[in-house]
Amino acid sequence: MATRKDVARAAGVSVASVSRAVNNSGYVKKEVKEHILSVADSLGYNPNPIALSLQSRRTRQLILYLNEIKAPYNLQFFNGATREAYKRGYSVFLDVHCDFERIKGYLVDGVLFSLDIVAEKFLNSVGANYHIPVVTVTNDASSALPHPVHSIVIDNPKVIDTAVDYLISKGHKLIGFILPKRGRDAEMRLKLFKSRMNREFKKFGIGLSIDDLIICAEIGDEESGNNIDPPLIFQPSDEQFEEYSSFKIGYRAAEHYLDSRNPATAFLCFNDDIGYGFMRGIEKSGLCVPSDISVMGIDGIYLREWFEKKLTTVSLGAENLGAVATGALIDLLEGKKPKFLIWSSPALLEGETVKVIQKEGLS
Amino acid sequence: MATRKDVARAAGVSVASVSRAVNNSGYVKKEVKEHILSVADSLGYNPNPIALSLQSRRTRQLILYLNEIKAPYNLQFFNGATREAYKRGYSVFLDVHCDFERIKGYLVDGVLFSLDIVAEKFLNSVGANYHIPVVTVTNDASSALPHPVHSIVIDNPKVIDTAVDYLISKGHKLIGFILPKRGRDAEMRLKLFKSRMNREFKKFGIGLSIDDLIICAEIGDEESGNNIDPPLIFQPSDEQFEEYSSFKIGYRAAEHYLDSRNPATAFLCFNDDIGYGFMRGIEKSGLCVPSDISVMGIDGIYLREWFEKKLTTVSLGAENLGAVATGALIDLLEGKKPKFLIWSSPALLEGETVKVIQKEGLS
DNA sequence: CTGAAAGCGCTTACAG
DNA sequence: CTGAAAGCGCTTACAG
Repeated sequence: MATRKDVARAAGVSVASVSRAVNNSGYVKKEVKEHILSVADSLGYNPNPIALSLQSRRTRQLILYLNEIKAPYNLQFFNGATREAYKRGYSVFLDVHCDFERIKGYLVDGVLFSLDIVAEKFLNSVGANYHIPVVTVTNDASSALPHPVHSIVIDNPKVIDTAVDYLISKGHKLIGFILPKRGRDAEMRLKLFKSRMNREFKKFGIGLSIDDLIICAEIGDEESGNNIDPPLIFQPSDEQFEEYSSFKIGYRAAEHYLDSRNPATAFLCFNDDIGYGFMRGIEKSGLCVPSDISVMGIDGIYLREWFEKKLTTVSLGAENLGAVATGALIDLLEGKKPKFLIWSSPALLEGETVKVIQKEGLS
Repeated sequence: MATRKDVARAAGVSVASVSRAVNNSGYVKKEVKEHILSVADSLGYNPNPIALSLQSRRTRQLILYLNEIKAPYNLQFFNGATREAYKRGYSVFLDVHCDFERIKGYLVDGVLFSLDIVAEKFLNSVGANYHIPVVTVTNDASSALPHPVHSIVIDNPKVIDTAVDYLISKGHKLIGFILPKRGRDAEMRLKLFKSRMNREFKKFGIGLSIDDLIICAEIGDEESGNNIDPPLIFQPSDEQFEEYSSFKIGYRAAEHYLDSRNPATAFLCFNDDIGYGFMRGIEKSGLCVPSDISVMGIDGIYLREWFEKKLTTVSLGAENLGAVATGALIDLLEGKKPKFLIWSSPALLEGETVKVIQKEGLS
């Protein structure tokens, strides 16, 4: 590889002039510049990006920590992040190992999280003493991260309302909620759901407790006593949980449902993965979605297009969210003030999994 | 950020000693070393990875060029690549934009391709004058890349034989093949399939031409005259092809099938994505897989677990393949001789999409 | 307009 | 065992 020294020698000028010619900066006589450039070209010279980085103290590389890449939502987030980074001359690289200690050796200018539990884990460990700009997406505006970081808040009240509004507009009153057993995010959405449904139950004069319509599931909760909690963040060593996914939680939820007398006519699921898992479990028993039970998700995963039945869902626009988070981080790095704070564009995507109920058909 | 100079000053030693202490190299008196390390620690000192890279002239970063990340096969390949890289202290970052010119500014030691058409495009453009170690996976041992690179060859004859053996063992004789209209890889598999089936047809005494059992499809081939070929490699600007996928090719193939009098009892599909797209299209018409028609894929994508019906397929072990390719590239970078040349471990994965045919039921 | 020099943060022979 | 010096490949004031 030719260096600027080789070019300088071959062109009979100083290295400083080569720099100026190549960077199109400062003064250098037109003819000299052209000569330098042609020499550089004939030598196949490329400025060494590492040296440039050392000089400028930035690499234009970002890291996105993700707990699970096969989750469609995460993949879409990454896709959006990549796209925005590309536009602005950055690269984002993905880390699913979440071995945070390694960041000290990484050539990155900033850190992205798509989930605040991962961000929190980082900030409570390595991030406590290793300071680097961080942007995270959070489900909860009130969640207090250990260090002040720029966060983009998903407007969950609006998400829940959008979903419930839709189900009600289709005649559903007994609406259930399916969520994983653990996770602050899940609890937060559940809380919003319950407070909304309490109001509806009063309005409709329904005497049931909302709690009777909730299904909480977790992988491995079938063998009582043998309740292993899968880690929320996977390490490469977590071999036994390699196939862990929300999908399986949904499947398990269907088993709970079939064992119960849950009177819901429709279920809102914590996310689409759970929704599809639930549908799989339901249909295995011979029941049919939506004729026997309606299902709705949250996220808007791209796999909807691949499955045999499109899930009705509230899209969070994961790709755009990834792009916006990345844009905010780059703004931060470049000294601009990031624009977005609240991510408030849940969009209802109609599918084939919600039945229209006749008003008089309700008990 | 503290630098080694700060540490040297605070510890009252030279920068050289700090280096030796931190790197555990060369001689430095035990007490001095401990003192230096404790000072470094209290200052929160971390060696600057960019400076280290400039010194060592390597970044331990690899790039994987992929034409489409949402394709499950690619995602699995990436996953495996990441895992192997992690083990060996490298990172691999993903580039789906394939804007090869940018590589000159990237901080990478080597390049990975999961597909030789992408590798070829690289080697014919930027890669022609920009020399950097390259490893690619190829479907064709005889494919001559413009520059000698280390390639890992998928044993396609064995893949095709494994699939055909299986279908024949289930009583199928009239076996068709579904492939995209374009692509050297597809043609190569088709050729292998045809030569194998020709032998079988002779053995069975079947007088048909194999060609009558082949379905070639492409997105957009429904409106005759309006035949836009989607690019094989997507650029960020290819907005109209954003949702392009093999899946849709399979769907289109089903439409062709339904319009035809194709006598096949089973189809081997170029890959699983096409297989699932084909099933979707078939089932939409009211036909049923496998009772009306059997379908088999190639790849072994992880989404098999998510779909309502598990596709019978020949797994290529994409994750392991990604790991092996990455291992080979790292070997190359570290001056070791890479081990693997032929990737020859297709594994039959039984699913629910191939029917067992009675021998007497055949025409 | 151009070049010599100092510097980005680190390493590693080379003297001592 | 330790430090001064040169070097990795580049940039950028500072003189001229």
